[in-house]
Amino acid sequence: MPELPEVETTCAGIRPHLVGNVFSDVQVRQTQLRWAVDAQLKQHLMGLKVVSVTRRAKYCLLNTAQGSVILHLGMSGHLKILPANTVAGKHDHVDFVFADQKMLRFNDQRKFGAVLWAEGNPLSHSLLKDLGVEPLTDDFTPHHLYQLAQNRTIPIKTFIMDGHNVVGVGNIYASESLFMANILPTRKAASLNPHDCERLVAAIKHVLQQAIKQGGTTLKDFLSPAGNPGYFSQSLQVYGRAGQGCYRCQTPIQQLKIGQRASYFCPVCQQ
DNA sequence: TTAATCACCTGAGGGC
DNA sequence: TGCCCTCAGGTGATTA
Repeated sequence: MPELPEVETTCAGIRPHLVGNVFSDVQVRQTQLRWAVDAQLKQHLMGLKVVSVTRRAKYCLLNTAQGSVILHLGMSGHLKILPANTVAGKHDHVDFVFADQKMLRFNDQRKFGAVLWAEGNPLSHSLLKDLGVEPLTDDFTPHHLYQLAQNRTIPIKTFIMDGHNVVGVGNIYASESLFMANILPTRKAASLNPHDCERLVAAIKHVLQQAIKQGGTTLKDFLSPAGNPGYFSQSLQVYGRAGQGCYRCQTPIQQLKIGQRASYFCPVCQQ
């Protein structure tokens, strides 16, 4: 579920409720997530004020003066703002309760997500310090992508999904961006010329921006903190459309496993 | 150093 | 109806 647009939507949804608010309680029901939840999490947070809610890659950061809570939604996680003391359901693993009696609830069916505490600057955390550029900043340029792709023999789809190159591009948006840029997902990264990189960078930025505008993509289980689905799924051009006609040329969309991930493309439009 | 594969967990959906 | 199998949006660790 959560790629960059979904995490951005989630951060925007919880930000107004949390900034300026003070942690008054933390309840951890399930410590065994992707990484074990810090047993001292409550002690770290009690009495601290949230000064900002930011995003780095697919991580949502609750920043305080002492450090940050790093939240990752994995494949099935989501965050909800609820009244404190709302009865917990299945897969409701962590509750952050605030002084105004609101609660941020972390729910994750598959437990691939993470709730971590980072002392000091979260960007120095081992998970975040080696990440690539943010795709929606001016740092993500065609020249940057072209330079990174030199001598890389992996498929371009795998390349743009690697967070060390560019962050936030997951399986859905990788397929969509490559379709928009007319580039076959199986092409080796190093085979892209500067003009290809120009189209691909523009496509990634466009697809992500459109998805954020529409509240992300809901395929199965993504809901914003307010409980709303994302509507970008209605704009998908190739993802999940195997066998159906390409919207441009009517050729059946093909599906292929690339890097063990389902990939969708038009064999005529994409070269 | 790079590329490919594995593992983590749960539930939906299809086939029998 | 129930059992079994496959698959799924992420990503760090391990292996070659």
